[in-house]
Amino acid sequence: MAGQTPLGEFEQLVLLAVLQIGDGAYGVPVRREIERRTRRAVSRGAVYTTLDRLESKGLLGSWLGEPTPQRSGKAKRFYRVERAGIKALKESRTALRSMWTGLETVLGEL
Amino acid sequence: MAGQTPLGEFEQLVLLAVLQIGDGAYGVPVRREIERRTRRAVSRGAVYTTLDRLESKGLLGSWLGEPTPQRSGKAKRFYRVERAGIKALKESRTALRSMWTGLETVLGEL
DNA sequence: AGGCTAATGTACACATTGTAGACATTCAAC
DNA sequence: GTTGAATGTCTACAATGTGTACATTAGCCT
Repeated sequence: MAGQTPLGEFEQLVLLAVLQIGDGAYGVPVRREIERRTRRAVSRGAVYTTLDRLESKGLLGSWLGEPTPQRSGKAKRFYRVERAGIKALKESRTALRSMWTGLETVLGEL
Repeated sequence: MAGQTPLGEFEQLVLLAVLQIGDGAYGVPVRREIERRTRRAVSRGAVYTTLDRLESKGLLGSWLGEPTPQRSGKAKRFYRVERAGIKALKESRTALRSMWTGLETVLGEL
């Protein structure tokens, strides 16, 4: 019915973080962005693994940064969200929105 | 940082469906509500399994319906969302919202 | 009666996601 | 040249997502 498999919860956060960062989105800042905005602890492994998986699914694209990076052993791998990624994000948001419709008020009372 | 483990994507949909339905929320209508609002196919198993897990986590409470159900071999099991469930839902929404902040317009252009 | 179907659940099995921790590499600072 | 910071990769395991098959009882046909 919808586009392939729906995005997982954390996958959404990672895609959104990459969008928020824009140019220069790579592992470290992605992690920081998620922790900063959601106030929740995120391990490095979780971020890298998810970035990888999203790329395999074609929702993210990546490329290596400078061949001679200043402060790291590994060259940074930068990411950007692909069309399919945007689409998936929108679908997730739409689905969640329709489910929430009308509940905001009810929840206030509980 | 946040309350325990975050809600999975489908878990959110199920909790929201139970809220939307209010009284009389049990497997079948929960499934219908999700399919109707999200336009996505959902198997019965997915729904029941998730309802179970959410109950184990204390996010949902349940009880059996009439001992002499009209059109079914099994008595219906009704559900309601517990406080913890509401809390978890709100946290998920808050997290997603902060991640989305400012992106709506950007996405329009892509 | 005997059998078929619908409405519900339950029980499993398995694929996909979520997450943490250990290990590796290189530069900069001491 | 030892140590620490910045980055990634690899790997293992827990939690979530999903589908399929099986079970139960009422009502309907014939």
